[in-house]
Amino acid sequence: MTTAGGQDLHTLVLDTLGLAITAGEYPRGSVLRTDEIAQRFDVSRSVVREVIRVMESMRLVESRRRVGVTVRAIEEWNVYDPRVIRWRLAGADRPRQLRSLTVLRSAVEPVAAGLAARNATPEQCAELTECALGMVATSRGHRLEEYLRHDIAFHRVVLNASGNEMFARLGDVVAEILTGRTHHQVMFDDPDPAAVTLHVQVAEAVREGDAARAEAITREIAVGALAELDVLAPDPAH
Amino acid sequence: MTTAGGQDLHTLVLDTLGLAITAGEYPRGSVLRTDEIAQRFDVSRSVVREVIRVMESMRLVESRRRVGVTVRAIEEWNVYDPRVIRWRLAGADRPRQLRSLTVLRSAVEPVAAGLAARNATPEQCAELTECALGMVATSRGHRLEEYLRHDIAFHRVVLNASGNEMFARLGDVVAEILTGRTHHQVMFDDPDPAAVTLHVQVAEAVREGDAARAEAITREIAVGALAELDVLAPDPAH
DNA sequence: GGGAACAAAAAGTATGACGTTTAGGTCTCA
DNA sequence: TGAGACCTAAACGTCATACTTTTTGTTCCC
Repeated sequence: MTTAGGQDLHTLVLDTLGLAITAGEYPRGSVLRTDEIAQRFDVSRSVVREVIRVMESMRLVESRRRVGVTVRAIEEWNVYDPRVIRWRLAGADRPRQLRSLTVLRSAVEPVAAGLAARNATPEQCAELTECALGMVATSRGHRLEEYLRHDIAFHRVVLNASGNEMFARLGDVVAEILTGRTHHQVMFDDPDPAAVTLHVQVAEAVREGDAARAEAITREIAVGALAELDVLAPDPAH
Repeated sequence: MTTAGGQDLHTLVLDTLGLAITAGEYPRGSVLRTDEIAQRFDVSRSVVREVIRVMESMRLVESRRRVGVTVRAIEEWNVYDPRVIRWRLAGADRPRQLRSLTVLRSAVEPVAAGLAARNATPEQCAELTECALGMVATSRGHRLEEYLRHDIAFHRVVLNASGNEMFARLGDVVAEILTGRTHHQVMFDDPDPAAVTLHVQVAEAVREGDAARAEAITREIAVGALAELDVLAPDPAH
């Protein structure tokens, strides 16, 4: 059993159990007992109870008297919880999760870019241009890690500049996706030059306040990301 | 002080504190002490600790030794947590929250409708048509409550039929928004006939597998929702 | 066979003790 | 005077234990 490291006992137990549950190690309806968990991890019931309460708030499990802690159906999980996302991306569910999130991205980012074109501050425009230039500068010569950093920063700025807090909070999700793409997939060569150009153009459109163009070009980026995913991890539904 | 009702002590304390914090009653950086809370609610420290842990997992607060439990900046909150959404919709933050969520809807639902046209099962198509017909049937004669029920069901089916779990999980959010619109705004008259027609057309497009049309029409619905919001609660940023 | 009383199981709550971290004051020494 | 080492106390973190409450399954009686 892989045991996630943690600063304190609470985090340790939570990460281990969360990882196991999201990985499907305990199928829906499985029953855990607090005493058992306490024994297994050699921690007090207090710690276990707090962990259970948190997992309950993520809707991963449901605690009922006289029956124990039962694992909920996946449809009930709070799939937007950053921890749940992280666990699923780290486990067997990774491909499925990556697809869901990329589709979400493809819906959100174009709209966010359009809003950014309307709402971005001069500072944000400058930052965006800087990110785009950084991407250009590192797009050749196998500097994938540096490129990734600029890519993440770029999308984060767009989401923040949209002025919508729900969009802004997806910055971490996008970062996860991009990181995953760079690290978990075969990427011997440099990033797609067309994609780099599109990013530069989005920065332009935002700077010029051209919402329609910013949205349209971002939609192209999204389409590219989806296509890439289809090549590397075909949708099982088709 | 308004104190939310709860099945057990944990829920009671959590709801009360969560509501207070999201309402801005404790500004960023405020410090709570577990002992104080225990006294104030007359509950044991165990209960308070579990509540704190859950609020910590929502990133509403941060607990540090020798300091206490400090309220985080709003930018750090897990704004996708259903409880956080509910609290904010119930409190002073309502207008702002409603706008964020509606914008999110406007980004997500069109894409979801497009996917639904591709992935919906015959049962889901039937259900969708039924909802649309229900909306038509209750669109006149001040039957707002019935209309609302069908409206919610309609959007839920679309989100589910998209086959994307991230979209599906937004069903509750949409339900909240629609309910809020019906209950918290002046609605003497019947719903907009044009909107009703659009819903019928979306059902059609999905049934026929016409993804582009389903997406386009849903986008129209979204535009309408945003416009409505602009009239009733103008964006303070402009 | 059905329903009511009962017993046990497991979570929920309360309490007290101790460990651990750390902000913040104090003291020393250059 | 000021900078750094040291100490103290405050608040959370963890543990152990006892007790309460709810719920389920069983048994017993009609």
